Amino acid sequence: MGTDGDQPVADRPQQSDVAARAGVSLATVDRVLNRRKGVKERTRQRVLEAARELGFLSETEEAQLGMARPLNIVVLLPAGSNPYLRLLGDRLRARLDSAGPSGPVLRCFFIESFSAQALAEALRRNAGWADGIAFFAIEHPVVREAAAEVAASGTRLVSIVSDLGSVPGIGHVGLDNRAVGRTAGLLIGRLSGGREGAVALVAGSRHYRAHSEREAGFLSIQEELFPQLRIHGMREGHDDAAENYRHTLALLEQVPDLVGIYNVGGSSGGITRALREQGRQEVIFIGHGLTPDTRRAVLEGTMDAIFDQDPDMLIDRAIDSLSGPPAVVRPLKLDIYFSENLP
Amino acid sequence: MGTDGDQPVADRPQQSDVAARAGVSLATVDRVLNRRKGVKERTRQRVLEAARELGFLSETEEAQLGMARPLNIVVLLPAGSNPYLRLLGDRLRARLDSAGPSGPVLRCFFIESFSAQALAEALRRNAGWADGIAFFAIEHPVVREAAAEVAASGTRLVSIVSDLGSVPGIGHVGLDNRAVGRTAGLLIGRLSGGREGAVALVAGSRHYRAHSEREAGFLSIQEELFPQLRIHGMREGHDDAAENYRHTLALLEQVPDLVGIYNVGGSSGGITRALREQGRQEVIFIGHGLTPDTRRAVLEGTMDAIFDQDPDMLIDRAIDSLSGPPAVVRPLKLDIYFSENLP
DNA sequence: CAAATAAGATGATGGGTTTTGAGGTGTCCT
DNA sequence: AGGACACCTCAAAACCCATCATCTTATTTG
Repeated sequence: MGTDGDQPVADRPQQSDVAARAGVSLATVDRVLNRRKGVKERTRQRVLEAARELGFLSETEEAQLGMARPLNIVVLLPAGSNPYLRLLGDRLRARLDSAGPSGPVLRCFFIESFSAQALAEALRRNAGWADGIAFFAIEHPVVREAAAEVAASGTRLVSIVSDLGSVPGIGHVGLDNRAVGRTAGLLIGRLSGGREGAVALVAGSRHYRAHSEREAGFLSIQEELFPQLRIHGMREGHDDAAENYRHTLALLEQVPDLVGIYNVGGSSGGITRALREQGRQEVIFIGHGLTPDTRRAVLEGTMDAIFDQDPDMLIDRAIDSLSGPPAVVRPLKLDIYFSENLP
Repeated sequence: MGTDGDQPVADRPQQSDVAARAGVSLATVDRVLNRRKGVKERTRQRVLEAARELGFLSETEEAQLGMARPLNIVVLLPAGSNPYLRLLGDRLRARLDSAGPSGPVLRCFFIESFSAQALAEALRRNAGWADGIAFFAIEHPVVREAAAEVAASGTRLVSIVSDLGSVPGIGHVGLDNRAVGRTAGLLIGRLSGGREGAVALVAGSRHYRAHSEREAGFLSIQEELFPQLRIHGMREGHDDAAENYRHTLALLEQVPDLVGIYNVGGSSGGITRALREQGRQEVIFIGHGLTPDTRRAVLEGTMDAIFDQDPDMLIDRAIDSLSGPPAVVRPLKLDIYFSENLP
């Protein structure tokens, strides 16, 4: 026996080792491992953690035991009537339902629109409580400050759709909005077939970088490629249908040679309504967000194209970003819908 | 014995090696390998795992011992120079590398293009051997017959990109090609800005339903919305760049008032080359497949839009379809790229 | 506000069962 | 002979499961 000296067979760990490492009794380890009830979630995690560190469990078992405690994710969206955002909320709920109990828990709160204060406050309020927060960023020092603070405190953050400039430790999931704006400009220019006239740029809100970037991209390509079109800036519609409606009516009256409209923000419903009512469907109109109203508008010919980012993709990527390590994230893909390729 | 002095020759591993690696005794290894009872599932897996790592077992033995064997998937693509298909092949390889050993094993074979016989034969040859086959379908009775047979024999089948009509038990992953054709028609019509003239439809190959469907969609919308454009059918280019080049040169000569081209199939390189050489970049050109050559063509303005289906998405969905139960599959999303939204 | 109470979480323990390790025997093959 | 291994036995170890006591924590009540 003594001959070969008992090869250092890494004695595999016992439940007692796990118990010791987790600082609990065998009984508790047993309860956890056999899925008996009567264990507080915290101790459960301690035990599971210890078990993993000791290599007591195989990967599959870890998964079965729900090692990865479901992430607690909070999503902060601007309140208001914007249909895309409502759709996003719906998809969040759907995703929550469809994913099993092991999936992340998603909670969605609607924040007073365009209020940096309210957003900053919401960020702070949910920090600590949530594992991660995905938020539609308003670019404002107050928000940036709150975000940096929350990120530093350990809560993971990711901005969605609209980002926050570069704040360290905060991810972003969204389109390349400058390219989006340029694409919109290209399409309007091309669809206008060389006509001269005015193109209106509907600014959603300059509080959102996404909007500013789209705007910048749009302006740059117009200047570059379509000098025959002059830009007619329109006041911010604040993603509100009624406001957009009024502005569009005014626009149609003031600018007789209007060729196209690009709505940088949401709530295109007001614009389509105005175009429809004034019988100006020939005006080229591109807007954002594939929703029932834009869908209808494209089908009836009032809108010419919808630019969209798939909400499900957005949610997936946001969750990934909040779950895993900070990875390099490529911008989302821009989906372009015309009347013929609506899903 | 004394001859070679027992150097650590890469001797076939012994049960004792497996035992050591798994951290269990010989008795337990014996129990697992000889399917005796009294082994906890967890340790069983440990032993099996160790055995595999040491290459102790043959494939058949592993299977018999109930190890979760990764799916064996074969992908059959048309041979030829079509860049999109080559890209697809690359992505398959990438996917194979990135997925761990537990992921499905993907093998890709290139079948003589447009040969129904060759495809049918390949289907039969791989049936039984593979768990599932994804194939670019040629519509032909011979293929349909082979597919039905193979599907009946238990091998799962899914057609990709181009389908096979309705053969029971065969899934499909691809675009809604009629809608795609209509979208192409809409875009060319809209981009032509009401000009009169001819639009050329480049038929890839009528062997592919995908191509016929795109063609049908394109024709239907042209007739419906753009009567000022007359369709000028072009002979099948068989997805071959050289052939497409010759055809396009002839086309440009024959049809002086050419307004647009829609290439239903692949290998748009020949067409862009002809357009470029003849200085006819103003001709509106839409083709399929985001590849380095189409990318370049769009950037330099020879192509106006690329219609694409994301290869990775395609692969994912095909694998899903071959792995899980036959689910309802929505058509893939059509990606449309202009010069400004290239990824 | 403090005490009382209830509900939950953890530890301790023990009996019964399963799993495992150690070793023996016999076979096959070199 | 001797290695590799199949097959078996037996006892120790590890584990499952139920029960009960102890301790914590939140809630109700006086």
